Amino acid sequence: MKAEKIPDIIVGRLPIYLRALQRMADNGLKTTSSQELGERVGISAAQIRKDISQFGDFGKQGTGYSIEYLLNKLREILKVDRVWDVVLVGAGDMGHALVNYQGFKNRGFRIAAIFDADKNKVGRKVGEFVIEDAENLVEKVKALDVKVAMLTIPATAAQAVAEKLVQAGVKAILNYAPISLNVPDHVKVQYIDPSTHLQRMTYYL
Amino acid sequence: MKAEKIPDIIVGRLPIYLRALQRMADNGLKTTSSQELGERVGISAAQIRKDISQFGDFGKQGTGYSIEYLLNKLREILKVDRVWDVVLVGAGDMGHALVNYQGFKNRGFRIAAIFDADKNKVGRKVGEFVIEDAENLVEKVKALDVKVAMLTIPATAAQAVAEKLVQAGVKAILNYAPISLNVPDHVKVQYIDPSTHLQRMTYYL
DNA sequence: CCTGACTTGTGTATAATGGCACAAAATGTC
DNA sequence: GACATTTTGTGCCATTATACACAAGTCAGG
Repeated sequence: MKAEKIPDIIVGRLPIYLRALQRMADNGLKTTSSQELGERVGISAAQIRKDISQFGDFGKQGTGYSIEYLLNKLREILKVDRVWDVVLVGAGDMGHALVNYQGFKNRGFRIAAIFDADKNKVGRKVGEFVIEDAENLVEKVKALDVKVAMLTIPATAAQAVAEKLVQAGVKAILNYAPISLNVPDHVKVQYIDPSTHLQRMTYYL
Repeated sequence: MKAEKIPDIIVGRLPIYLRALQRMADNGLKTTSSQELGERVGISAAQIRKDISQFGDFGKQGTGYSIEYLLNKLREILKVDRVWDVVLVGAGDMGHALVNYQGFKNRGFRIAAIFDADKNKVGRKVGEFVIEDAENLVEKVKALDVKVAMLTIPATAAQAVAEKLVQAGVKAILNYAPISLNVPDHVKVQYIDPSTHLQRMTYYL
Protein backbone atom coordinates (compact mmCIF):
# COMPACT_ATOMS: atom_id res chain seq x y z
CA MET A 1 0.00 0.00 0.00
CA LYS A 2 1.05 3.53 -0.78
CA ALA A 3 -0.91 6.47 0.53
CA GLU A 4 0.27 8.67 -2.32
CA LYS A 5 -1.92 10.68 -4.64
CA ILE A 6 -4.24 8.32 -6.44
CA PRO A 7 -4.69 9.01 -10.16
CA ASP A 8 -8.17 10.05 -11.17
CA ILE A 9 -8.36 7.19 -13.62
CA ILE A 10 -8.06 4.69 -10.77
CA VAL A 11 -10.62 6.52 -8.63
CA GLY A 12 -12.94 6.32 -11.61
CA ARG A 13 -12.76 2.54 -11.71
CA LEU A 14 -13.49 2.03 -8.03
CA PRO A 15 -17.23 2.74 -8.30
CA ILE A 16 -17.37 0.11 -11.06
CA TYR A 17 -15.79 -2.46 -8.75
CA LEU A 18 -18.07 -1.37 -5.93
CA ARG A 19 -21.16 -1.80 -8.06
CA ALA A 20 -20.15 -5.29 -9.18
CA LEU A 21 -19.26 -6.35 -5.64
CA GLN A 22 -22.56 -5.06 -4.32
CA ARG A 23 -24.30 -7.17 -6.91
CA MET A 24 -22.25 -10.26 -5.97
CA ALA A 25 -23.06 -9.72 -2.30
CA ASP A 26 -26.76 -9.45 -3.16
CA ASN A 27 -26.43 -12.80 -4.92
CA GLY A 28 -25.06 -14.33 -1.75
CA LEU A 29 -21.42 -14.66 -2.84
CA LYS A 30 -18.83 -14.42 -0.10
CA THR A 31 -15.47 -14.23 -1.83
CA THR A 32 -14.14 -13.37 -5.26
CA SER A 33 -10.86 -13.08 -7.12
CA SER A 34 -9.38 -10.33 -9.24
CA GLN A 35 -9.93 -12.63 -12.18
CA GLU A 36 -13.63 -13.20 -11.53
CA LEU A 37 -14.26 -9.54 -10.80
CA GLY A 38 -12.32 -8.62 -13.91
CA GLU A 39 -14.46 -10.82 -16.10
CA ARG A 40 -17.59 -9.20 -14.69
CA VAL A 41 -16.53 -5.63 -15.28
CA GLY A 42 -14.38 -6.13 -18.37
CA ILE A 43 -11.08 -5.04 -16.82
CA SER A 44 -7.91 -7.15 -16.58
CA ALA A 45 -7.24 -8.97 -13.31
CA ALA A 46 -3.79 -7.37 -13.00
CA GLN A 47 -5.34 -3.92 -13.34
CA ILE A 48 -7.83 -4.62 -10.61
CA ARG A 49 -5.18 -5.97 -8.25
CA LYS A 50 -3.01 -2.94 -8.86
CA ASP A 51 -5.87 -0.52 -8.35
CA ILE A 52 -7.01 -2.10 -5.11
CA SER A 53 -3.51 -2.51 -3.74
CA GLN A 54 -3.08 1.26 -3.87
CA PHE A 55 -5.25 1.48 -0.80
CA GLY A 56 -4.11 -1.50 1.23
CA ASP A 57 -3.62 -5.24 1.24
CA PHE A 58 -7.24 -6.28 1.15
CA GLY A 59 -6.83 -9.65 -0.49
CA LYS A 60 -5.46 -12.99 0.65
CA GLN A 61 -3.18 -15.08 -1.53
CA GLY A 62 -4.75 -18.29 -2.69
CA THR A 63 -8.20 -17.18 -1.55
CA GLY A 64 -8.88 -13.83 -3.13
CA TYR A 65 -10.98 -11.07 -1.60
CA SER A 66 -13.75 -11.20 0.98
CA ILE A 67 -16.58 -9.45 -0.83
CA GLU A 68 -18.05 -7.98 2.34
CA TYR A 69 -14.67 -6.67 3.51
CA LEU A 70 -13.71 -5.22 0.13
CA LEU A 71 -17.13 -3.61 -0.16
CA ASN A 72 -16.66 -1.86 3.15
CA LYS A 73 -13.17 -0.73 2.27
CA LEU A 74 -14.24 0.65 -1.10
CA ARG A 75 -17.19 2.44 0.49
CA GLU A 76 -14.80 3.96 2.99
CA ILE A 77 -12.31 5.02 0.31
CA LEU A 78 -15.03 6.56 -1.86
CA LYS A 79 -16.61 8.09 1.25
CA VAL A 80 -19.95 6.46 0.56
CA ASP A 81 -19.91 4.69 3.92
CA ARG A 82 -22.27 7.54 4.77
CA VAL A 83 -25.24 9.21 3.03
CA TRP A 84 -24.70 12.43 1.11
CA ASP A 85 -27.46 14.98 0.73
CA VAL A 86 -27.82 16.05 -2.89
CA VAL A 87 -29.64 19.07 -4.29
CA LEU A 88 -31.35 18.79 -7.60
CA VAL A 89 -31.71 21.89 -9.76
CA GLY A 90 -34.22 21.59 -12.57
CA ALA A 91 -37.64 20.01 -12.18
CA GLY A 92 -38.16 18.96 -15.78
CA ASP A 93 -38.58 15.42 -17.06
CA MET A 94 -35.04 14.44 -16.17
CA GLY A 95 -35.36 15.95 -12.71
CA HIS A 96 -38.53 13.97 -12.15
CA ALA A 97 -36.89 10.77 -13.31
CA LEU A 98 -34.02 11.29 -10.89
CA VAL A 99 -36.35 11.96 -7.98
CA ASN A 100 -38.14 8.69 -8.64
CA TYR A 101 -34.90 6.78 -9.28
CA GLN A 102 -34.39 4.10 -6.65
CA GLY A 103 -30.71 3.67 -7.43
CA PHE A 104 -29.41 6.34 -5.04
CA LYS A 105 -30.53 4.42 -1.97
CA ASN A 106 -27.81 2.14 -0.63
CA ARG A 107 -25.24 3.78 -2.80
CA GLY A 108 -24.57 6.78 -0.64
CA PHE A 109 -26.94 9.48 -1.82
CA ARG A 110 -30.28 11.06 -0.94
CA ILE A 111 -31.98 13.95 -2.63
CA ALA A 112 -32.47 16.71 -0.08
CA ALA A 113 -34.13 19.49 -2.05
CA ILE A 114 -35.31 20.45 -5.52
CA PHE A 115 -35.09 23.88 -7.12
CA ASP A 116 -36.42 25.38 -10.31
CA ALA A 117 -36.37 28.88 -11.74
CA ASP A 118 -39.84 28.57 -13.26
CA LYS A 119 -42.28 30.35 -10.95
CA ASN A 120 -45.10 28.16 -12.24
CA LYS A 121 -43.32 25.09 -10.94
CA VAL A 122 -42.30 26.54 -7.58
CA GLY A 123 -44.56 25.19 -4.84
CA ARG A 124 -45.62 22.11 -6.76
CA LYS A 125 -44.63 18.69 -5.53
CA VAL A 126 -42.29 16.18 -7.12
CA GLY A 127 -42.48 12.93 -5.24
CA GLU A 128 -42.27 13.93 -1.62
CA PHE A 129 -40.52 17.23 -2.35
CA VAL A 130 -41.87 20.71 -2.87
CA ILE A 131 -40.08 22.55 -5.67
CA GLU A 132 -38.28 25.54 -4.26
CA ASP A 133 -37.50 28.84 -5.94
CA ALA A 134 -34.06 28.91 -7.54
CA GLU A 135 -33.73 32.48 -6.29
CA ASN A 136 -33.20 31.05 -2.83
CA LEU A 137 -30.69 28.48 -4.03
CA VAL A 138 -27.52 29.89 -2.48
CA GLU A 139 -29.09 30.66 0.85
CA LYS A 140 -30.85 27.30 1.21
CA VAL A 141 -27.95 25.19 0.02
CA LYS A 142 -25.68 26.95 2.48
CA ALA A 143 -28.18 26.38 5.27
CA LEU A 144 -28.46 22.67 4.45
CA ASP A 145 -24.64 22.42 4.07
CA VAL A 146 -25.00 20.31 0.95
CA LYS A 147 -21.83 19.46 -0.98
CA VAL A 148 -23.27 17.56 -3.95
CA ALA A 149 -25.61 18.80 -6.69
CA MET A 150 -27.25 17.51 -9.85
CA LEU A 151 -28.05 19.89 -12.67
CA THR A 152 -30.96 19.05 -14.97
CA ILE A 153 -31.55 22.42 -16.60
CA PRO A 154 -31.09 23.87 -20.09
CA ALA A 155 -27.52 24.57 -21.25
CA THR A 156 -28.22 28.29 -21.34
CA ALA A 157 -28.79 28.43 -17.59
CA ALA A 158 -26.18 25.88 -16.50
CA GLN A 159 -23.08 28.06 -16.08
CA ALA A 160 -24.87 30.67 -13.99
CA VAL A 161 -26.46 28.05 -11.74
CA ALA A 162 -23.14 26.22 -11.39
CA GLU A 163 -21.60 29.44 -10.14
CA LYS A 164 -24.36 29.87 -7.59
CA LEU A 165 -23.82 26.31 -6.42
CA VAL A 166 -20.09 26.89 -6.04
CA GLN A 167 -20.84 30.08 -4.12
CA ALA A 168 -23.10 28.03 -1.85
CA GLY A 169 -20.27 25.64 -1.05
CA VAL A 170 -21.10 22.76 -3.40
CA LYS A 171 -17.99 20.71 -4.25
CA ALA A 172 -19.35 18.11 -6.68
CA ILE A 173 -21.70 18.69 -9.60
CA LEU A 174 -23.30 16.04 -11.77
CA ASN A 175 -24.15 18.02 -14.88
CA TYR A 176 -26.91 16.81 -17.20
CA ALA A 177 -26.88 20.06 -19.17
CA PRO A 178 -25.17 19.65 -22.55
CA ILE A 179 -22.41 22.18 -21.93
CA SER A 180 -18.95 22.25 -20.34
CA LEU A 181 -18.89 24.07 -17.02
CA ASN A 182 -16.12 26.36 -15.83
CA VAL A 183 -15.65 25.95 -12.10
CA PRO A 184 -12.72 26.38 -9.70
CA ASP A 185 -10.24 23.51 -9.40
CA HIS A 186 -11.54 22.47 -6.00
CA VAL A 187 -14.97 21.71 -7.49
CA LYS A 188 -15.45 18.42 -9.37
CA VAL A 189 -17.82 18.03 -12.30
CA GLN A 190 -19.08 14.89 -13.98
CA TYR A 191 -20.98 15.05 -17.24
CA ILE A 192 -23.98 13.09 -18.41
CA ASP A 193 -25.07 13.96 -21.91
CA PRO A 194 -26.69 11.12 -23.85
CA SER A 195 -25.96 12.67 -27.25
CA THR A 196 -22.29 13.05 -26.40
CA HIS A 197 -22.11 9.45 -25.21
CA LEU A 198 -23.81 8.23 -28.36
CA GLN A 199 -21.51 10.28 -30.57
CA ARG A 200 -18.55 8.59 -28.93
CA MET A 201 -19.82 5.31 -30.33
CA THR A 202 -21.04 6.30 -33.80
CA TYR A 203 -17.40 6.91 -34.76
CA TYR A 204 -16.94 3.15 -34.76
CA LEU A 205 -20.07 2.30 -36.74
CA MET B 1 -2.91 14.27 -41.06
CA LYS B 2 -2.50 10.57 -40.40
CA ALA B 3 -5.30 8.15 -41.09
CA GLU B 4 -3.97 5.70 -38.51
CA LYS B 5 -5.96 4.15 -35.71
CA ILE B 6 -7.28 6.92 -33.53
CA PRO B 7 -7.10 6.24 -29.77
CA ASP B 8 -10.44 5.98 -28.03
CA ILE B 9 -9.48 8.75 -25.65
CA ILE B 10 -9.25 11.19 -28.57
CA VAL B 11 -12.52 10.03 -30.10
CA GLY B 12 -14.07 10.64 -26.69
CA ARG B 13 -13.06 14.29 -26.73
CA LEU B 14 -14.41 15.03 -30.20
CA PRO B 15 -18.08 15.16 -29.13
CA ILE B 16 -17.06 17.69 -26.46
CA TYR B 17 -15.48 19.90 -29.09
CA LEU B 18 -18.47 19.39 -31.35
CA ARG B 19 -20.88 20.43 -28.63
CA ALA B 20 -18.93 23.58 -27.81
CA LEU B 21 -18.59 24.51 -31.49
CA GLN B 22 -22.30 24.00 -32.07
CA ARG B 23 -22.95 26.38 -29.22
CA MET B 24 -20.53 28.96 -30.63
CA ALA B 25 -22.20 28.70 -34.04
CA ASP B 26 -25.60 29.22 -32.42
CA ASN B 27 -24.20 32.36 -30.83
CA GLY B 28 -23.23 33.64 -34.25
CA LEU B 29 -19.46 33.16 -33.95
CA LYS B 30 -17.61 32.44 -37.18
CA THR B 31 -14.08 31.48 -36.16
CA THR B 32 -12.30 30.29 -33.07
CA SER B 33 -8.82 29.25 -31.94
CA SER B 34 -7.57 26.18 -30.12
CA GLN B 35 -7.00 28.48 -27.16
CA GLU B 36 -10.54 29.85 -27.05
CA LEU B 37 -12.06 26.43 -27.55
CA GLY B 38 -9.77 25.04 -24.89
CA GLU B 39 -10.88 27.59 -22.36
CA ARG B 40 -14.51 26.72 -23.05
CA VAL B 41 -14.13 22.99 -22.62
CA GLY B 42 -11.34 22.93 -20.06
CA ILE B 43 -8.75 21.20 -22.25
CA SER B 44 -5.32 22.58 -23.17
CA ALA B 45 -4.96 24.29 -26.54
CA ALA B 46 -2.10 21.99 -27.54
CA GLN B 47 -4.22 18.95 -26.80
CA ILE B 48 -7.03 20.24 -28.97
CA ARG B 49 -4.72 21.04 -31.86
CA LYS B 50 -3.15 17.62 -31.70
CA ASP B 51 -6.51 15.86 -31.51
CA ILE B 52 -7.94 17.74 -34.47
CA SER B 53 -4.79 17.42 -36.56
CA GLN B 54 -5.16 13.64 -36.42
CA PHE B 55 -7.94 13.98 -38.98
CA GLY B 56 -6.64 16.69 -41.25
CA ASP B 57 -5.37 20.25 -41.45
CA PHE B 58 -8.59 22.04 -40.64
CA GLY B 59 -7.12 25.22 -39.18
CA LYS B 60 -5.31 28.19 -40.63
CA GLN B 61 -2.25 29.71 -39.01
CA GLY B 62 -2.85 33.15 -37.62
CA THR B 63 -6.61 32.82 -38.02
CA GLY B 64 -7.63 29.64 -36.25
CA TYR B 65 -10.54 27.44 -37.27
CA SER B 66 -13.68 28.22 -39.21
CA ILE B 67 -16.39 27.08 -36.83
CA GLU B 68 -18.76 26.04 -39.58
CA TYR B 69 -16.06 24.07 -41.40
CA LEU B 70 -14.75 22.36 -38.28
CA LEU B 71 -18.32 21.52 -37.23
CA ASN B 72 -18.93 19.79 -40.53
CA LYS B 73 -15.64 17.91 -40.37
CA LEU B 74 -16.27 16.70 -36.83
CA ARG B 75 -19.81 15.64 -37.73
CA GLU B 76 -18.38 13.71 -40.64
CA ILE B 77 -15.67 12.06 -38.52
CA LEU B 78 -18.15 11.10 -35.80
CA LYS B 79 -20.64 10.03 -38.46
CA VAL B 80 -23.33 12.33 -37.14
CA ASP B 81 -23.62 14.12 -40.46
CA ARG B 82 -26.66 11.88 -40.75
CA VAL B 83 -29.48 10.86 -38.39
CA TRP B 84 -29.27 7.54 -36.55
CA ASP B 85 -32.37 5.65 -35.55
CA VAL B 86 -32.20 4.60 -31.90
CA VAL B 87 -34.29 2.01 -30.09
CA LEU B 88 -35.18 2.58 -26.49
CA VAL B 89 -35.73 -0.42 -24.24
CA GLY B 90 -37.48 0.35 -20.98
CA ALA B 91 -40.48 2.65 -20.68
CA GLY B 92 -39.98 3.70 -17.08
CA ASP B 93 -39.36 7.22 -15.82
CA MET B 94 -35.94 7.43 -17.44
CA GLY B 95 -37.30 6.10 -20.72
CA HIS B 96 -40.03 8.73 -20.66
CA ALA B 97 -37.51 11.47 -19.93
CA LEU B 98 -35.39 10.40 -22.90
CA VAL B 99 -38.38 10.32 -25.25
CA ASN B 100 -39.22 13.88 -24.29
CA TYR B 101 -35.61 15.02 -24.39
CA GLN B 102 -35.08 17.60 -27.12
CA GLY B 103 -31.31 17.18 -27.13
CA PHE B 104 -31.15 14.37 -29.69
CA LYS B 105 -32.44 16.55 -32.50
CA ASN B 106 -29.65 18.22 -34.43
CA ARG B 107 -27.08 16.01 -32.78
CA GLY B 108 -27.55 13.00 -35.00
CA PHE B 109 -30.17 10.84 -33.29
CA ARG B 110 -33.86 10.05 -33.42
CA ILE B 111 -35.77 7.56 -31.35
CA ALA B 112 -37.36 5.02 -33.67
CA ALA B 113 -39.13 2.63 -31.32
CA ILE B 114 -39.75 1.86 -27.66
CA PHE B 115 -39.94 -1.55 -26.06
CA ASP B 116 -40.87 -2.81 -22.62
CA ALA B 117 -41.29 -6.28 -21.15
CA ASP B 118 -44.20 -5.24 -18.96
CA LYS B 119 -47.42 -6.41 -20.67
CA ASN B 120 -49.34 -3.67 -18.87
CA LYS B 121 -47.24 -1.04 -20.59
CA VAL B 122 -47.30 -2.59 -24.05
CA GLY B 123 -49.71 -0.72 -26.29
CA ARG B 124 -49.66 2.47 -24.24
CA LYS B 125 -48.26 5.62 -25.75
CA VAL B 126 -45.14 7.52 -24.74
CA GLY B 127 -45.01 10.78 -26.62
CA GLU B 128 -45.79 9.83 -30.19
CA PHE B 129 -44.67 6.22 -29.75
CA VAL B 130 -46.59 3.10 -28.89
CA ILE B 131 -44.71 0.86 -26.47
CA GLU B 132 -43.95 -2.44 -28.16
CA ASP B 133 -43.57 -5.85 -26.60
CA ALA B 134 -39.97 -6.71 -25.75
CA GLU B 135 -40.68 -10.23 -26.95
CA ASN B 136 -40.58 -8.87 -30.49
CA LEU B 137 -37.38 -6.94 -29.89
CA VAL B 138 -34.99 -8.97 -32.04
CA GLU B 139 -37.35 -9.31 -34.95
CA LYS B 140 -38.38 -5.65 -35.02
CA VAL B 141 -34.91 -4.23 -34.50
CA LYS B 142 -33.63 -6.39 -37.33
CA ALA B 143 -36.47 -5.22 -39.56
CA LEU B 144 -35.77 -1.57 -38.77
CA ASP B 145 -32.01 -2.16 -39.22
CA VAL B 146 -31.24 -0.09 -36.13
CA LYS B 147 -27.62 0.02 -34.94
CA VAL B 148 -27.97 2.11 -31.78
CA ALA B 149 -29.89 1.36 -28.58
CA MET B 150 -30.51 2.88 -25.18
CA LEU B 151 -31.22 0.66 -22.19
CA THR B 152 -33.32 2.07 -19.37
CA ILE B 153 -34.27 -1.12 -17.56
CA PRO B 154 -33.41 -2.71 -14.20
CA ALA B 155 -29.92 -4.21 -13.81
CA THR B 156 -31.37 -7.71 -13.49
CA ALA B 157 -32.71 -7.61 -17.04
CA ALA B 158 -29.92 -5.68 -18.70
CA GLN B 159 -27.51 -8.47 -19.71
CA ALA B 160 -30.24 -10.57 -21.33
CA VAL B 161 -31.64 -7.62 -23.25
CA ALA B 162 -28.17 -6.55 -24.31
CA GLU B 163 -27.64 -9.99 -25.78
CA LYS B 164 -30.89 -9.75 -27.69
CA LEU B 165 -29.87 -6.36 -29.04
CA VAL B 166 -26.52 -7.74 -30.17
CA GLN B 167 -28.32 -10.63 -31.82
CA ALA B 168 -30.50 -8.10 -33.62
CA GLY B 169 -27.46 -6.35 -35.03
CA VAL B 170 -27.13 -3.42 -32.64
CA LYS B 171 -23.56 -2.12 -32.51
CA ALA B 172 -23.77 0.67 -29.92
CA ILE B 173 -25.53 0.54 -26.56
CA LEU B 174 -26.03 3.41 -24.16
CA ASN B 175 -26.63 1.60 -20.89
CA TYR B 176 -28.51 3.33 -18.07
CA ALA B 177 -28.77 0.10 -16.07
CA PRO B 178 -26.34 0.05 -13.14
CA ILE B 179 -24.38 -3.00 -14.26
CA SER B 180 -21.43 -3.79 -16.52
CA LEU B 181 -22.46 -5.50 -19.75
CA ASN B 182 -20.56 -8.32 -21.43
CA VAL B 183 -20.80 -7.92 -25.18
CA PRO B 184 -18.62 -8.91 -28.15
CA ASP B 185 -15.69 -6.64 -29.01
CA HIS B 186 -17.39 -5.27 -32.08
CA VAL B 187 -20.20 -3.82 -29.94
CA LYS B 188 -19.57 -0.55 -28.09
CA VAL B 189 -21.12 0.27 -24.74
CA GLN B 190 -21.29 3.57 -22.90
CA TYR B 191 -22.46 3.76 -19.32
CA ILE B 192 -24.65 6.29 -17.60
CA ASP B 193 -25.15 5.59 -13.91
CA PRO B 194 -25.67 8.67 -11.75
CA SER B 195 -24.59 6.92 -8.54
CA THR B 196 -21.34 5.78 -10.12
CA HIS B 197 -20.64 9.27 -11.41
CA LEU B 198 -21.36 10.76 -8.01
CA GLN B 199 -19.13 8.21 -6.28
CA ARG B 200 -16.29 9.25 -8.54
CA MET B 201 -16.50 12.69 -6.99
CA THR B 202 -17.14 11.93 -3.32
CA TYR B 203 -13.62 10.50 -3.12
CA TYR B 204 -12.36 14.07 -3.30
CA LEU B 205 -14.75 15.55 -0.72
C1' DC C 1 5.92 46.00 -48.71
C1' DC C 2 7.35 45.48 -44.00
C1' DT C 3 6.47 44.61 -39.23
C1' DG C 4 4.25 42.69 -35.27
C1' DA C 5 0.77 39.94 -33.31
C1' DC C 6 -1.45 35.49 -33.77
C1' DT C 7 -2.07 30.74 -34.38
C1' DT C 8 -1.45 26.20 -36.38
C1' DG C 9 0.78 21.64 -36.80
C1' DT C 10 4.28 18.81 -35.13
C1' DG C 11 8.92 17.00 -33.36
C1' DT C 12 10.66 15.94 -29.04
C1' DA C 13 10.72 15.31 -24.14
C1' DT C 14 8.30 13.94 -20.12
C1' DA C 15 4.88 11.60 -17.58
C1' DA C 16 1.24 8.29 -16.96
C1' DT C 17 -0.81 3.98 -17.78
C1' DG C 18 -1.19 -0.82 -18.48
C1' DG C 19 0.68 -5.67 -19.23
C1' DC C 20 3.63 -9.34 -17.82
C1' DA C 21 5.65 -12.37 -14.85
C1' DC C 22 6.90 -14.22 -10.56
C1' DA C 23 7.99 -14.77 -5.52
C1' DA C 24 5.43 -15.59 -1.63
C1' DA C 25 1.46 -16.95 0.90
C1' DA C 26 -2.78 -19.62 1.55
C1' DT C 27 -5.51 -23.76 0.88
C1' DG C 28 -6.79 -28.48 0.00
C1' DT C 29 -5.55 -33.41 -0.88
C1' DC C 30 -3.49 -37.56 0.00
C1' DG D 1 3.80 -33.30 6.15
C1' DA D 2 4.69 -32.97 1.27
C1' DC D 3 2.85 -31.35 -2.86
C1' DA D 4 -0.17 -29.26 -6.29
C1' DT D 5 -3.11 -25.42 -6.99
C1' DT D 6 -4.66 -20.90 -6.49
C1' DT D 7 -4.16 -16.08 -6.09
C1' DT D 8 -2.23 -11.79 -4.34
C1' DG D 9 0.94 -7.75 -4.55
C1' DT D 10 4.54 -5.70 -7.05
C1' DG D 11 8.89 -4.79 -9.80
C1' DC D 12 9.99 -4.09 -14.43
C1' DC D 13 9.14 -2.76 -18.97
C1' DA D 14 6.54 -1.40 -23.11
C1' DT D 15 3.15 1.51 -24.60
C1' DT D 16 0.30 5.50 -24.53
C1' DA D 17 -0.81 10.15 -23.49
C1' DT D 18 0.31 14.83 -22.42
C1' DA D 19 3.14 19.05 -22.21
C1' DC D 20 6.42 22.02 -24.31
C1' DA D 21 8.35 24.70 -27.75
C1' DC D 22 9.02 26.56 -32.17
C1' DA D 23 9.23 27.05 -37.32
C1' DA D 24 6.23 28.55 -40.61
C1' DG D 25 2.04 30.62 -42.34
C1' DT D 26 -1.59 34.41 -41.94
C1' DC D 27 -3.29 38.88 -41.43
C1' DA D 28 -3.91 43.84 -40.28
C1' DG D 29 -2.00 48.40 -40.22
C1' DG D 30 0.72 51.87 -41.82
